[in-house]
Amino acid sequence: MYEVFQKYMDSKIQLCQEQSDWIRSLSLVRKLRKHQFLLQAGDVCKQHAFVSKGCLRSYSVDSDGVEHTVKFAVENWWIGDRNSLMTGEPAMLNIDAVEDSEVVLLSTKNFDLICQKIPAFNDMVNNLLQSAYNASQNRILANISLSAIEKYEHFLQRYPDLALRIPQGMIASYLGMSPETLSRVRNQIMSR
Amino acid sequence: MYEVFQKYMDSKIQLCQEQSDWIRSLSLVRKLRKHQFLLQAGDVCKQHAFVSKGCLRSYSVDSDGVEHTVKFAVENWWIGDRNSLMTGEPAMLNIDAVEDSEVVLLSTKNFDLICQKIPAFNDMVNNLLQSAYNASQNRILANISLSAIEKYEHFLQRYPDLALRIPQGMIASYLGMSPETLSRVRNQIMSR
DNA sequence: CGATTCTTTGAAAACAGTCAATCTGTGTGG
DNA sequence: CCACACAGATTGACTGTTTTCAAAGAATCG
Repeated sequence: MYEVFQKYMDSKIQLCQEQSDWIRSLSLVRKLRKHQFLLQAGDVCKQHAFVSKGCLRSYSVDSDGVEHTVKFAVENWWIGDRNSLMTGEPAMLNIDAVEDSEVVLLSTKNFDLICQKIPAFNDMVNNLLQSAYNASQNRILANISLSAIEKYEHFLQRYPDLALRIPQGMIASYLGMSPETLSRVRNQIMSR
Repeated sequence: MYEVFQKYMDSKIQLCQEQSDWIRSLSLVRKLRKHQFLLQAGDVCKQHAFVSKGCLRSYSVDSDGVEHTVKFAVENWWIGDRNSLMTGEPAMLNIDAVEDSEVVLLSTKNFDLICQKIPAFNDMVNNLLQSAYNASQNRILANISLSAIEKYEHFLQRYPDLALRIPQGMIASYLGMSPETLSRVRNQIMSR
């Protein structure tokens, strides 16, 4: 399933054969079973993961054992604990597979190396970061300004595909509400 | 007050005199009175602003006329509507001065030019973006997992300085609660 | 000082969370 | 292939938190 990553790269930047091969040689493809961890809180996150198939999520677990979903990543998304990646400190997030999945892994070292050697790759990464930051700001705005029902509608609008493949409980934890509240919100939307 | 910006740059990257002078020649210093707009929703955001003195905020106004604060920026922070900057579309955010302030402005065009000509500057910008993104993720986590009182304590811990200089109502709108709730939360914290 | 804006406080209403029970669908092992 | 167990989703009753509205009390600015 490396082809998915290949295709993704080709759609974003122009690479000569040599560069493509080089990146491929630094990459690692890994299959993940549903529920399998890619990263556990406490460990240091040492790789960037590109999702070529399936769906992963990152989340933290609070002192009451409740999970709070920070992010979902389906095909063609990147995921990792950027805090841990950047600082080298233990991750506070868990990352696991929502479905049977497949990822392309690049170690921090190799990732940075590629950024350094291939400016186009570096630009791509920074564009991604830019977009991710914008999306993040939008999510914050939604979080501080919308009611439960509006949050869910906003989510549906933004990620109609995710709503279909991700268990409701996880969506609730992403939106910052209890599973029961989300259930009632959906009910409310249906009956009108 | 350009010196503040100069000092900031010197602390982050190494520039030769020529480069420093060049950047200065592309910069614009502007004073802002309290409440004065730097950007109004509907206009296109065409400049990056570095705060050399005072405090600005970005916020959106919802259909009920309620303000929701996306970000505060005090000395040595950057602010702008990145969405509008990137796409060239009209801004959805307002940016105005919380106190009498002073900013160093760089037009998108010049900013991009500097990024292009001075790799160190580009790296600095990307590091900033990285940090901003991380902070943003942390804020989201706080938003979806904490109660009103915990959110305020979290804010105090993170930005003890801001709590002192920014009106409570604005902090409430940043935290996603009503001014009344914040007032009661503070009361609760005092009395223990 | 007087006017305006910001903050506090109180009471009632709306909203979301919790707990417990039931329902649904899925997958497993007999 | 069925029966059962299990996890996820729904529902109801209740509790607790947050919002809303209104009024009074500070603080700030001209």
